[in-house]
Amino acid sequence: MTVVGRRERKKLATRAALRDAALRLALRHGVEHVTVEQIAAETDIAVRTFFNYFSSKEEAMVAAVAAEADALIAEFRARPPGEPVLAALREAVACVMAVSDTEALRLIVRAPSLLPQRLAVYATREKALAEAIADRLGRSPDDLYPAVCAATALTAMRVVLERWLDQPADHAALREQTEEVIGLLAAGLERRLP
Amino acid sequence: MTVVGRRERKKLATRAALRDAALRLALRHGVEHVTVEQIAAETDIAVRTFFNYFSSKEEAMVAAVAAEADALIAEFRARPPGEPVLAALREAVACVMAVSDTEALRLIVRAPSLLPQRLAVYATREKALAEAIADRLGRSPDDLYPAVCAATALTAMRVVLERWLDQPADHAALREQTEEVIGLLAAGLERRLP
DNA sequence: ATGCATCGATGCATAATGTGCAACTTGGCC
DNA sequence: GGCCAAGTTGCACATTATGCATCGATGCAT
Repeated sequence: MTVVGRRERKKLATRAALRDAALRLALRHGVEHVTVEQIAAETDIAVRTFFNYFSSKEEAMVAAVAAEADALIAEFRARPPGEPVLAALREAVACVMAVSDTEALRLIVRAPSLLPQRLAVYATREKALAEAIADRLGRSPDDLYPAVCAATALTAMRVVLERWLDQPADHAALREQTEEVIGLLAAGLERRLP
Repeated sequence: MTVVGRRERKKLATRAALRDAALRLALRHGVEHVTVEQIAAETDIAVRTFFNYFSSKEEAMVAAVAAEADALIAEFRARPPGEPVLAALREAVACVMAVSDTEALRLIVRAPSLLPQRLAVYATREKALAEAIADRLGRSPDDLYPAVCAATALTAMRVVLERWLDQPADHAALREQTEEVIGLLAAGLERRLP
């Protein structure tokens, strides 16, 4: 797990620095007005090198979201094996969001130009989550159930997150709404209690 | 509903011609190797005019799925009012997919570079579907339930579609898998029958 | 430590993407 | 016909993105 050599540590650091610089500039000037040249200059890195780390400005900006998604999956895998899938997901979400930078997240989620890349991030993590779910259930990752479960649960939590970010930050409310939606998925959309 | 003047008819025609040309060239040379210049030339339209219709090459290529998504929502709204939401969605999907161009769809879905834009299309249609669901249920479009229902159902059908496109085209199988997934959402992910 | 092999950083060239702007053309309407 | 609105086009320009060659830093075996 630990990074071994100086080389890899530097790479990680450079990547993080570029991501942070991108977010910092976006917060200051607005997502639309940040250029790769600015990000590279802020990090004191050649523009060409930026593109060795990220294939676009958008990818750098949603890297924070990608990291959170990875953390979510790691948390999910760390949950006790006996726990039901949706309960484990609920707890993993709560755990990750507790340490999330709401300001940056709101910036990313609200920027229309970042929507495609952000959704692409979720979609790629969807596969990893499906595998984790399959592992937990002792099923094949090629089964339909883990794939649908992963995709719909991630989507449901995305919807909750987007709505929550439109309100003043209140982590108790987020927890509550997450539980509500997970409950909805667990019990079935047909019996619409809420 | 009908297009009134020659102006609007021409605009519609130009848009369709650009979209078709983009897909035709993508089928012939591969998505990655098509340029806006080629698409414009194929349609005998100035490059600048292309950007009056689509903000990117990717947007033109996924315009076909955007049209299908619009058709899906129209079908959903046309279903009998008494029908349950998920049943109406299932039927709407079957109806739209029956007339779908599988070859083009497979091309679009399999192209990694089109993933972000394609997902963005689904996300924008998600809102429209949520409104349609809210209308059907006599609820507010701001409620959580219609939003989650629209988002998760669309996502589930995306997963089914993506998996189905990896197999030889068999519309009976698509119908079957759609029913299975809709049933899963309706009954709840917790009781995992399949 | 020293030399070597590998990997990353960088500059350069170049293709391609997008957008603002102004001139020109066409369609709709009286 | 003739006017006004809307669409098309060319041009200039900033930006994005990638291939390629080179240089320097790192890691490793001896």
